[in-house]
Amino acid sequence: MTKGLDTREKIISKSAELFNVHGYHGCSLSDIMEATNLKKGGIYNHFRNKDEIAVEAFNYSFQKILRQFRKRLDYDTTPTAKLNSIIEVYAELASIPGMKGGCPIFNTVVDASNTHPLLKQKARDAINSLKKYIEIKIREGIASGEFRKDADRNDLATLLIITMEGAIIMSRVDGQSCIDVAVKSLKMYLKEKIYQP
Amino acid sequence: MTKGLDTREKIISKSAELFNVHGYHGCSLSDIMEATNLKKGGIYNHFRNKDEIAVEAFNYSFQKILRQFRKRLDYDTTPTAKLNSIIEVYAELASIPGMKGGCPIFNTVVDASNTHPLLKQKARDAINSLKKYIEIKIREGIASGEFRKDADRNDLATLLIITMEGAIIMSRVDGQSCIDVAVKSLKMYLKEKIYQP
DNA sequence: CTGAAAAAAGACCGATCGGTCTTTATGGTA
DNA sequence: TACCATAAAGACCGATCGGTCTTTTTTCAG
Repeated sequence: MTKGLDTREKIISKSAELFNVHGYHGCSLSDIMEATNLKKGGIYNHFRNKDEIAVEAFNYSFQKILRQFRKRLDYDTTPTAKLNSIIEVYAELASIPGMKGGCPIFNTVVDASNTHPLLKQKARDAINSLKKYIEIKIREGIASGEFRKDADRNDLATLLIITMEGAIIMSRVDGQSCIDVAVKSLKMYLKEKIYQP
Repeated sequence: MTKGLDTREKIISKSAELFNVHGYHGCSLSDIMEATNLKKGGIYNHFRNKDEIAVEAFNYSFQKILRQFRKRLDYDTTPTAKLNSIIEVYAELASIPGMKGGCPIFNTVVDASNTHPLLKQKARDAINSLKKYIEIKIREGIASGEFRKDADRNDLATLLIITMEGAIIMSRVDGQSCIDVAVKSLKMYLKEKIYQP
């Protein structure tokens, strides 16, 4: 009875990888058919159209990212450790299985924000969720006294996201070193601007 | 006698816009035909195939970006002013005519780095050129005594690029504010880490 | 004004696109 | 074991894709 759901899951996960590497327009149904070892009938038995697959694939990827963050931050006991973990999970994003091609969120922004309103909204929501998630950790650090009272949650969360995302994209053509620069810079920023002296 | 070149130029500039907004795979020859008011014969009289158009369009966009930097930095007399201008030109990139869709360099990385080796190499070269360009300005600042001797050229140039590029992409779904955050953060970084105390 | 070369048009091509529909295979249940 | 719902296959569709080739138009030099 779980057979159908397994197939559906396989289609989503494989498609998520394909979309992340080749983009929405650069990935055809034939590609998905090949990756899943299914024929068209097997795929359209579970989805109405390619758009629906893309949306589900995006949800899947985003949840996977969130899971990565949560998994790591569960082991952290202090806001300081949590912020550090956020940076490190980000730095390793492209290395985790099925995330080849970088961060699906920003990839989707570039790939679909002018051609696919629904995916654009999804990407916007994902970014804002992630930002909120980070902002909460900052708030906790302020509340606990670990972080300065004047730390700007919005600025820091934004800066963290754009720096890491920019680095991840650049790393696609320029290697790991730019990610290291991003990590180093952000950690210094935390030390000098956020952590209580 | 310049007629043919004008047409060629028009095809390139219009295609550059289209590719930057919709991506390589998201922009068809029909789109280019419509944007240029030409039929297929008129276009293929100047180019062998779509790839060739894409490469020329990328070159065109990149030169346009470089021109923006040079134009602005020509008015600056000090390395300090030049670094500031680099940040500001970057911040206004998406607002200049024909640059809708953000920075063509990073867009190309996301759009084509896994499907189009030649464009990937072009994007890599562009990033490294831009980085070298920034590094030279830093070197001049160090030489003139305006910047600290221990300023790391590679780190700063990389950080500037990834921060601004990340912000430009995020601004596509989240508005101008993230660019403001990037600018503010980078200027503070310069003040505290680069400029001679 | 004419003729040749350059430029653009437009008909045409096979392949592939996303998507539909009918048929077959499968797997759990009564 | 027979049945039925679900799942998957695979034939089929019109549209569009990138690209070719022939024809017409435009341009400019002699």
